[in-house]
Amino acid sequence: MDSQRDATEQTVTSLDSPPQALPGPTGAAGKQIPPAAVARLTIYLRALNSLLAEGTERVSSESLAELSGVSSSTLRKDLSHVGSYGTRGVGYEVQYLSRHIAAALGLTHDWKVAIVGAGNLGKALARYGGFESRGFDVVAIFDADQMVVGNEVGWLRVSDVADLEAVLERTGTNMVVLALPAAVAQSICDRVVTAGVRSILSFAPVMLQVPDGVTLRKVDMATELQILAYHAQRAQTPGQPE
Amino acid sequence: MDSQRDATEQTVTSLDSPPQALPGPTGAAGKQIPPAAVARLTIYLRALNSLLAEGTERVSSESLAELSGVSSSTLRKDLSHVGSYGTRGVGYEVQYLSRHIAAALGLTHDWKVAIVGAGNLGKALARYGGFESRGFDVVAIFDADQMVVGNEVGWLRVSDVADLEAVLERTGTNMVVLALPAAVAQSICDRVVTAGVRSILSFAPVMLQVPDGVTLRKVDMATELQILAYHAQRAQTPGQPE
DNA sequence: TAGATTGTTAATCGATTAACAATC
DNA sequence: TAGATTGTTAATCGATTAACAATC
Repeated sequence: MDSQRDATEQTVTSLDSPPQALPGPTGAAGKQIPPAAVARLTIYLRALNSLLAEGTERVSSESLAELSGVSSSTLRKDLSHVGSYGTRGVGYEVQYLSRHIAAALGLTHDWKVAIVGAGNLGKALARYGGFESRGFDVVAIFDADQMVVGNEVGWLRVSDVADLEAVLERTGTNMVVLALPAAVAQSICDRVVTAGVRSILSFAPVMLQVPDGVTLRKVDMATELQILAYHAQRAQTPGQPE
Repeated sequence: MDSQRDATEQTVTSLDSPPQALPGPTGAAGKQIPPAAVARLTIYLRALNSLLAEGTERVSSESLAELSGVSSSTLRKDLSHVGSYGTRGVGYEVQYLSRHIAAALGLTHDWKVAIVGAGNLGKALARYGGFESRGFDVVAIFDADQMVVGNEVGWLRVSDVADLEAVLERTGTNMVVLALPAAVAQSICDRVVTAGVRSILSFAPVMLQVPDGVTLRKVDMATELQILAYHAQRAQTPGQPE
């Protein structure tokens, strides 16, 4: 139907690279899922959950693919990495498939998320409803500004970033979202890593360095707009002569 | 050094798909740049700009690659899509290269951005400093809530989304950022497209449909966290038996 | 000339698509 | 049995990497 592309995010992770040995003993269980497929599985999961919400019990690869904006070929291939949970000639049971995808993605236990930076973006993220409903608990929010420390944000009070390590420890945080200026991002990132957090999502517009074993993802608004600009410009100038 | 991956964002664009004819007459000018390369070019551009800020005049592919977190091979290959702006045996002149990348990305003229949704996220985006400095002017922000319409956000006043078409027209908006709930995203998106905007960045957690010729990019916080969860879980369970 | 570094080619690797045999 | 749809295989396509000839 229309071309669907993955692009954009940088993930620095040493977890993909070494196949980690272990010659996958049973079925699709211990297997590596290709990064592109992981990203799409989250989309299928969302589509399945809205089907579930409206009471749909079964779905074919064809319709789930359409809801997700991919080809049915891609969808079936992606699902094959998770396992074999459909019925030929029939389709997939929505709830059953949803559960297995969630399990494959590691969404069965709850994740505790701390946000560093209580500026506009940090506050927006802390209050964002989409997290709790998907098994992500925001358990802390930090800022360096003493005028902001102690303020209420959603259900939380802003902690002093000076107490970062202690609060991460006490709350059992296992994921951190960095919503802070480029200038301080690397040093805070280092402290977060040293404190034992191995999953970091950064909104800071800089390349951060993390050691092996730490997964870092990056979201950058300016980058997104620049990519849009490239496409818009191409559309306007279909082929300018030098 | 470490594995660098592109993943994550969905771009629905029909602009990639048809090579658009025009057998590229001169050099690399009218050529298609592969999506993965476009995303990285924005990173190089940022690195070049910080080099420029600290007064560095020349840089080799090796060091620029390191700053950007890619291999020098990838970097040179990416630059080759833009043109040939280095000197063998010497390297690249920072300012010169920066300008050419900016031109290739279509960042030479200013883009006018409107934000739809003046909730936490919309406000955070409107006040985000990274835009102006990169040639993106935020010219309008909208909301449907009459309690919010007329409020001040940064330099702007919140417009009524009822006046969407008129304001987009008057401000000359050519990019829209959707920062609104899933439920209303598609209908607002349709209005934006009908108003003639062809570049849309959506933060709404739904698959949006856009016609051919419109470029849509999507950023999704919950998806990002789910991808982190997948990696974290893998790290914990190096190969669980069934 | 000797050393350095680009731009490009060819080889590898991974992701997408099409097609179809298996099977409900 | 006939129709439908999965799961998988093989073919295509695109992206990354390594290597090196061109050249400053």
